[in-house]
Amino acid sequence: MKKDITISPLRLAILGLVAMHPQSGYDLKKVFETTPMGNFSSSPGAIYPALKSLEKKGWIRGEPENTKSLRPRQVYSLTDEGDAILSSVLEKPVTHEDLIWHFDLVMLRFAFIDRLGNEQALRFLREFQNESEAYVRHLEEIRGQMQQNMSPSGRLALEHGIQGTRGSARWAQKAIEELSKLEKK
Amino acid sequence: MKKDITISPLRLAILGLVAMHPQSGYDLKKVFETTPMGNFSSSPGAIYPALKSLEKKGWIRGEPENTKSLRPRQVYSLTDEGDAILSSVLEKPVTHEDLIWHFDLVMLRFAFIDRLGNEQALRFLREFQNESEAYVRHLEEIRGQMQQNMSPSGRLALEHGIQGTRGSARWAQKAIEELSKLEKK
DNA sequence: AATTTCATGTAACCAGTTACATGATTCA
DNA sequence: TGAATCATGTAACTGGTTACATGAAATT
Repeated sequence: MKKDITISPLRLAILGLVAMHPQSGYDLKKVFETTPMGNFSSSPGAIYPALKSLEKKGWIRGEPENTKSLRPRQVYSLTDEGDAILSSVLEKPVTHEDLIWHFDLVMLRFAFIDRLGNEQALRFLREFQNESEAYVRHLEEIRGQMQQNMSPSGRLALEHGIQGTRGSARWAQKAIEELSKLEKK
Repeated sequence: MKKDITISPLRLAILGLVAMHPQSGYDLKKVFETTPMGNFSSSPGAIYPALKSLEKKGWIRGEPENTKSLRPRQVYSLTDEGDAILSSVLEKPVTHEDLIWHFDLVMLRFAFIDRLGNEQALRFLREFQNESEAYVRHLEEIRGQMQQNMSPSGRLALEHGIQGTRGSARWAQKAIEELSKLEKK
């Protein structure tokens, strides 16, 4: 029985980024500072300890680039074990709970998914679309029940959630079409 | 000079909910379990310590409902100080940083904003719309720059962010129209 | 009589924040 | 030569998680 791996957004981001190409903590920091990936922290106080702990787990390995320097730049790359872990995280089905409680983690998983190939990306998107549509229905039900005892802005905030989730479902549909087209070529 | 108050989503949710009407920790727990507000935690291990700490700060006050019981139900209500704090949090301008780093907190602020009146709600929505549109432009710029060195799914994930933010801006526009209509009546 | 729900709480743990520290290298 | 940037790290703190504990009241 495979152990269920839980991982924080920051750690998954690090894992995914070093999987694309080996890089240092500082490189990662820059990525977080300059791209939308930065939603998953940035501060050295988070990145360096995370690198240490991932290394301790044996998922990444850091090697000094310039041995003569006092504090040489550590370049981290994925180990075989890290590769397996990353794949198993990306392969996990997209559940209702993921969508509600860890949406950012879900999108992050998708951002790295193409290393598993197109079929996996499509599988992910289909699950994502299904769960999003189910969640929209659930939110609409709540809206129906609570309409009365909600303040105007409370109702509008709920409306934002409904429309946002609906948008996500539509995005998934479009993405599926796009990836299917690529497949055929 | 007014001190800049930072508050966690859970604490703001608690403050806003007891502001609507006094209630116990257990009542709050149920709200978190049964409404979309539940995004901001739920576990007793978070709620009860948060209540204690808010009480210690003097923002809420708990009073036992049934003094004869061994562990009487504590009903919390907002103090005058808590009322002032809540208002000052809701009055804060919607900044670019808020939008990027604390989006959930921003929506939560909006959900409770009508206690400040319609003009404040409209002010909030205008700021929200402006910042959202600016962020869309920023993301589009990034998309333009990175198009090449991004994987298909990475690009699609970015696309999700752009479309989601665009959706938020549109939502704000609609909400402004709706609240303006209410105003006139 | 047994189970569920009401109701509050604690303890160990984890991950991230802010702020600070260190020192090398590159650039103006 | 002074400033900015490269590069890595630590310490104190905060706030949340899971899991557990307690016991009354209501329901089946």
